[in-house]
Amino acid sequence: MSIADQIKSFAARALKELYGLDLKEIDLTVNSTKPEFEGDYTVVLFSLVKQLKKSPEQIGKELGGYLTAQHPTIFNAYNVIKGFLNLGVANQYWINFLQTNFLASKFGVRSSNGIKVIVEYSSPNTNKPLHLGHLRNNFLGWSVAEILEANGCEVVKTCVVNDRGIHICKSMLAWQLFANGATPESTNMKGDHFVGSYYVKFDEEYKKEVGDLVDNGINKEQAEKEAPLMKATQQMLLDWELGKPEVIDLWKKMNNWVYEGFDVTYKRIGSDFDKIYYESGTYLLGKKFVEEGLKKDVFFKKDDGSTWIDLSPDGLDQKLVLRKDGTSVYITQDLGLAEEKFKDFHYDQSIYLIGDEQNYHMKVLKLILQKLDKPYANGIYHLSYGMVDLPTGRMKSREGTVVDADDLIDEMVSIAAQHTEELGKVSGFTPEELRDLHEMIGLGALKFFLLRVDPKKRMVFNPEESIDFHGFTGPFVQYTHARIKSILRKGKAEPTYKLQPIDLLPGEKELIILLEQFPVILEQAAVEYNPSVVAIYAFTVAKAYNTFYAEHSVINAESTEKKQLRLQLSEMTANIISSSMHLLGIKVPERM
RNA sequence: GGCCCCGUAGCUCAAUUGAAUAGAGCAUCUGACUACGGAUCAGAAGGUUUCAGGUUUGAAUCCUGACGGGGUCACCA
Repeated sequence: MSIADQIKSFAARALKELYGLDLKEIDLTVNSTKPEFEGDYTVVLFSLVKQLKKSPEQIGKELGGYLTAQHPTIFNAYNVIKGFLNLGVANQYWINFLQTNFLASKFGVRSSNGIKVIVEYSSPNTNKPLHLGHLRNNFLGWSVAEILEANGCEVVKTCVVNDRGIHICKSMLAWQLFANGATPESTNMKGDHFVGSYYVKFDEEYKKEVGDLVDNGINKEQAEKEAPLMKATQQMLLDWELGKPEVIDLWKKMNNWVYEGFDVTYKRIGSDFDKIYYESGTYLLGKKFVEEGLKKDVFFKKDDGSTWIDLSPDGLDQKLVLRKDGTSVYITQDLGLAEEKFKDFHYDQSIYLIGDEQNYHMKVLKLILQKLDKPYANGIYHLSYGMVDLPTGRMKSREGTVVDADDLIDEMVSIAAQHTEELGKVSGFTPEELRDLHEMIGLGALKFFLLRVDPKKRMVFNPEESIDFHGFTGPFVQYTHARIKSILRKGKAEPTYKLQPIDLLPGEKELIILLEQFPVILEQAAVEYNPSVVAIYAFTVAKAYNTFYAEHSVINAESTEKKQLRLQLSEMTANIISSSMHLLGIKVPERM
């Protein structure tokens, strides 16, 4: 149990002993003590004043006195300031903690809790390459899965590939009309970029057609519908649904180009999936829900034959679930997919990593499944993340402001290479080792940048300024790890060395207190589905180590005792930095 | 327009979910390598938390209103 939790439970027990307060009624806040006050942890007393009808100072004195008397090996001092009881935790407690955990590579990781979670993330369209927004999604999804696993969940990672629909037909048609048989090989392009260029081409040509029609006096709305390219696209979608061989062949061919491109990117950024769903294989599954819903009177038919659900009692609108021609819409497909996933994995919880623009849609999805009494409905959780904006606002493909994922990664890696070369600390690296290191640092900077912000919030990326390598960044944490490893190459903590009671200096103690909090941080990150908690923590630990490092010598410590203590501290710090960064999908180097 | 979200230092982000003097990084300025890695450290400056009310011992946080920004209300996905 963490020291904070121990304090909470000791304090609760003490309050029962002293005042007969029921444990359940006690909702105590225990914080780290602010640096300007004496002590390590603080119990906030204000909430007790009413119940006990005593002044906070008096409660603090009685509680502090009781705790230090009852647990002299844990608490060695206390003081009361206003409504705060500041408790000093004994050095020996911290030293014991360090000694028992400094080599534990799995420190903080919990054993199985029997909860099965499926995390759907990434979920790209096959008509465009990945961009910066997809990167946020990928990094978040992977990291959340990892964090849940470290907290004892059994996690399945999935991806739903949006591989069919009108937008896919657009790039197919444009290729047919304008490519003259060009391929990714013949043009030396990455497959996803190649296909994406035809999607852009379609848009350009389509705009021209619409413009021409408007010039001929047709109103814009009609022109958009009547343009030959649009008509041809719709025909192609029909042909696809009918399974017309030449369309299917083209579709397979182009999608495979895209997958080849995606694979390269996924491999590079470390995204992986236990199961990939293809929309082409699942988009019809939702239809049987419609019958079921009608039977259960959850859905209703309108006169034109379309099927709807009325969610106005829940404060939402009426929502279409099946078109009058019997084809399904987006929400219907998602209903089917939810059931399919449940059949496949019998999850307790299903996390959808999807942008916040779909908040309404996901609310509807969950609500419909609840109304249909699906056993898995309550386990659905929309992990809604904010868009990555430019300083000028949203990225827009029309205006060509979309930040391409591959380009950005290349840029980050090349900046990393440049920095590494300038600093010149990596003599003896083979070319492969160097390349790996540049990837590690470049991607580390990028991932950390995207993960250090609360997922729910929109964030800003400025393409004019490259992502920093100093301060609150991935490379800073990686650097600290490399620095510690460098020290540990010069001296190793002896696992059997028994530390004697010694005083802890401020820099040492601060670091131990932080290290002790790792399990709490890990749990918080899981409860909130929030990797930024881990990122901020990793930075705080790295910063604390660097401060410690500047104040105290490890290798030339003033005594053997201190040297062992600091070696243990260094060892554990490196472990925790490495674990935290791993949870973010970021590797840490031995040297950089 | 209805519903939802957001507004914190010049910029990018925090604030243990209502607690002590609102914290970090970047940028700016000052200082620190013949001690273990300077991608570092120490320090300075930078705030009426958009505004106005309210609740509370206590509000960036909760409530009401205003202003500003975004999302969504498709037989698109």
